[in-house]
Amino acid sequence: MTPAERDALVSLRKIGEVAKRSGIAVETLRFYESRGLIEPAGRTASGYRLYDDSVFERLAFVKKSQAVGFTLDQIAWIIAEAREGRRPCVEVRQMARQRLDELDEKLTELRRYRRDLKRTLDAWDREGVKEGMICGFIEGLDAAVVRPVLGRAGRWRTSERRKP
Amino acid sequence: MTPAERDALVSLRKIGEVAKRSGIAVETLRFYESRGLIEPAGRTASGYRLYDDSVFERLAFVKKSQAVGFTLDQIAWIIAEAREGRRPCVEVRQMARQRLDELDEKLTELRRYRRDLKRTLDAWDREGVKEGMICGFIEGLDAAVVRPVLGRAGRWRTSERRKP
DNA sequence: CTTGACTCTATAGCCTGCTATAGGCTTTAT
DNA sequence: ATAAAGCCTATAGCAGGCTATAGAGTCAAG
Repeated sequence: MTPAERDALVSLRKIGEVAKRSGIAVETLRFYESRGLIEPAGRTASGYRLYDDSVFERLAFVKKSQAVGFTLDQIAWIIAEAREGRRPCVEVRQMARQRLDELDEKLTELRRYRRDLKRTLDAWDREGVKEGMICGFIEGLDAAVVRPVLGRAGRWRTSERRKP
Repeated sequence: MTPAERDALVSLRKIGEVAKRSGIAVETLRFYESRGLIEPAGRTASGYRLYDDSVFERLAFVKKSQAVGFTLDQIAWIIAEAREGRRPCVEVRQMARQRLDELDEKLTELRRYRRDLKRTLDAWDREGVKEGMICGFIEGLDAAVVRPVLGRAGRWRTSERRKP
C-alpha cells in the first residue's frame, strides 16, 4: 500500500484534487491559506499539503460569506473567532446588516447614475450631434451629473480612505 | 512687472491654483497629464507647468466622462481623437450605450444579490440562531446564493479576466 | 537673505482578490 | 530510468484611479 493509497483511505487529498473538486484554483487555495481562511489537515513528509473533507465545508463557508459580501478579512476574522470557541453571531449579523445598507446605497446611486446616462443618450438621439468638444458630449450633461463618480474609481465597498 | 504678473494677465496659472479652482489634487493633475487627459499650455523657464483657462473645460470634460462611466483610457482616447480633428461621435455613443447595458446588468445583479441577503437576514430574525459553524450562517444560505460573487472581488466594470 | 510654500521628477504604494512566474523538489506513469 | 505532472516557497503583477514619498530646485514675502 503506497502512502498515497493510505491517504486516500482516510480521505486525505492533495491540493490539486481539492482544487478540482471545489473549482478553486490551486494558487487561490494557497492564497486562502495565507489569509487564514483554510488550512491543511497536515503535510506529507515531503511537505505536500493534505486536506481532509472538512476543507470543502470550509470553502463553502468562504464562498457563501463572499456571496453575502464579506471581505476575506472579515471572513478570516469570523473563522478565527469560531476557532477560539466563540460564536460571533451578533457581529456577523451586524456585518450583514451593514452590507445590506451599503447595497441599498449603491443601488440608489447606480439607479440615479443610470438615469442620467439614459437621459444623455436620449438627448443625443433627440437632438442629434451638437456643438462642443465631442459631439455635444459636454453639453449633453448638466452640471448635476458631475458627482463623486460612484465613490471614486468605479469601486464600491472599498472603505473610503481619502483625506478631506 | 514680474513674470508671474505677466502670466496672470493672460490668465496663466500654476498647477496649485488649477488644483484649488478645480478641486482636483495637484498630484492627480500631474497623473492626468501622464495619462494624456490634460496638458499645460506651457512651462516657465524653470519648468513649472502653466495652464490657461481651457484646462478647466477639459477637466470638466474628464469629470463628466467619468460620470458617464468611461475609463481614463477611454477618455484619453476620445481626447486624442479630437486633437487629431476627428469627432468620434459614433464610437462615443457606442461606448455610452455599452455602459448603459453594463449598468443595467449590474443593477440586476445587485438587486438579486440584495434580495438574497435580505432573505438570509430575515431568516435569521425569524428562526434565530441555528446549528452550524457560525450561527447557522451556512444553513441560512441556500446553494443558489453561491454565485460568482458579483464578478469576483466586489468590483464591477473590471474586464473579466479569469480563465474558465 | 532666509524661510517656508510651492514646484519638479521619479518611483512606489494603496485597495482587493486573485493570478502568474521563477526555480526547485517529489511523485506518478511509462 | 526518465520524463511529465504535480507540488513547494517566495515574490511580483494586474485592474483602476489615484495618493504618497524622496530628494531637489524655485519663488515670494518679511
